[in-house]
Amino acid sequence: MHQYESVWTVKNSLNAEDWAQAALDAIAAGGIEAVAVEPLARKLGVTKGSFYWHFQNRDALLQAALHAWEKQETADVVKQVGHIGDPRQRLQQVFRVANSGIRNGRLTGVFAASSSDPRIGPVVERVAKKRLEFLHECYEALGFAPEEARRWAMFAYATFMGTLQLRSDDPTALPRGRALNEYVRLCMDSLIPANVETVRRSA
Amino acid sequence: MHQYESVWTVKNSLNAEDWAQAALDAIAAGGIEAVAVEPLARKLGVTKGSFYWHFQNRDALLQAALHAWEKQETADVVKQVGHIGDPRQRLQQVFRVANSGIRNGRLTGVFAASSSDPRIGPVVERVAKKRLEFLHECYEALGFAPEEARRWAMFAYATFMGTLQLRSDDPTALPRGRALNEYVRLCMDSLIPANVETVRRSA
DNA sequence: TCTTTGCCATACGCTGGCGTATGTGGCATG
DNA sequence: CATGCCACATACGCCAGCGTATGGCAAAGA
Repeated sequence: MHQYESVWTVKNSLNAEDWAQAALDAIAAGGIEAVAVEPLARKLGVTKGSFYWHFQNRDALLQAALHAWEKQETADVVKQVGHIGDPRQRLQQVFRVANSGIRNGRLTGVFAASSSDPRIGPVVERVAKKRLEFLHECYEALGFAPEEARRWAMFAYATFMGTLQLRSDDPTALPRGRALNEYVRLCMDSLIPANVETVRRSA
Repeated sequence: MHQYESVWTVKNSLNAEDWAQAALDAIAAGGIEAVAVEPLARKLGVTKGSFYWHFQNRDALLQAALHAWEKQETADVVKQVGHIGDPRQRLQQVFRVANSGIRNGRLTGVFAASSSDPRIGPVVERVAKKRLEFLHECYEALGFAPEEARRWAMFAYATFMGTLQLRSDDPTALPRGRALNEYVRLCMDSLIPANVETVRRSA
C-alpha cells in the first residue's frame, strides 16, 4: 500500500503537506496571491495535474496552509517555552524566539495584512487570542490582577509584533549582536517590572 | 483653460490624484493585488479608457499611490504634532494619532507585508526611517544620549505599530473608552520614563 | 501475467485583467 | 459656427491562471 520510506530514501512523490508547506513558503515570499497552482507546481517540479490529485481547488490549498500555520504556530511556542517555569524567563524566551524565525515573522505580517479576507481573519484572530492568553498567564503568574495582566499582555504582544515588523520595515534599523541584546534588554526591563507590587501600588 | 470649480459644483471628471486615492482605498481593503485597473474603474463609475488617459499603465498607478501615501504619511504627522513642544506630550499625541486612522493603519500593515516587492520596500524603509528619526528626536529632547535614544525610539516604534497590528489581528482584544485609555496610559508610562536620570544611572 | 491503484502529464475551454487603437460627445476658443 | 482638445467609451487581441477530462506509467497486489 505504502511505498517503503525512510530517512535515507529520497522522496520522489509529493503529498498534501508538501504542497501546504510550499504554499506557506510562497506566502512568506510573495503574499497570498502567490498561492497560485501552476507557479507552485513549476517550483515543485511537477504540473498541476499533481495538484488536483491532492486538492479539490486552490482554495483548499489556502485552507490547508492556514491550518498548518495555525497548528505549528501554537505548537512551536509551547514546545520552545512550555518547559520554562519562571514567567520572567518565559517572556524573555518568547521574545527571542519571536525574533529568530524570519519566515514565521513574514507569515504573521502577511496574514495580519490579509485579515480582511474572510478565510484568513478568523485564523489570525484565533492565533492572536492564543498568544494573548499565553502572555496573560505569564503576567498573572507575575502577580498581576487579571485586568492589569490583560493590559500588560497587550503591551507585550504589541512590542513583540512591532519589533518583527520593524525588522522587515527597515532591516538596517535593528542592530545585531551586542547592540541587539541591549535593545532586547531595554524592552524586557520595561515589559517585566522588577517589582510588581511597586507598579500595582502606583496604579 | 480650467473648468470652473468651487466647493459647490459637483466634480464630474477625475484626475490622477483621484485614481491614486482610490487605489489606496483598494489597497487598504484588499491588498496590493486589489490595484486592478478595470475593477477600480468600475468602482469609480468609469471605464479603463479613463485610466489610460491619466496613467501609462498599472505600475504607474501603484507608484503614484505609494508616493501619495509617503507624502501624506510624513506630512500628517508633522501637521498633527509638529506644534507640540513638550516631547512627552508629542509622544503621547503620536500614539493617539497612530491609533485613530483605521485606513492608515491598514495601509501600513499591507505595505509592510509587501516590503519584499522592490517597488514597495524602499518606500516603506524611507517612511520607517522618518518615523524612527522623529521618535529619536523626541527621546533626545527628553535627555537621552543618542545610542539610548535609538533604542527607545525602536521600542516606541514597535509598540505603536504592534498596537496597530493588534487592532486588526483581534479587534475584540483592544477595548474602547476608559479601558483603552488605561492601556494607552500603561504604554506611555513605560515608554516615557518619568525620571530620565534614574534610567540612565541604572544602565 | 493481469489488474488495480496511486501519482502525475497533457490538452482543452474558460475567465479576468492588461494594454492598445480608435471612436465620440461636450466644452472652450477663435 | 467651425475647430480643437479633453476626458472619456468601445472594441479588440493577448496572456496567465483556474478547473476538467483524459491518458500514461510504475509499483503493488492477486
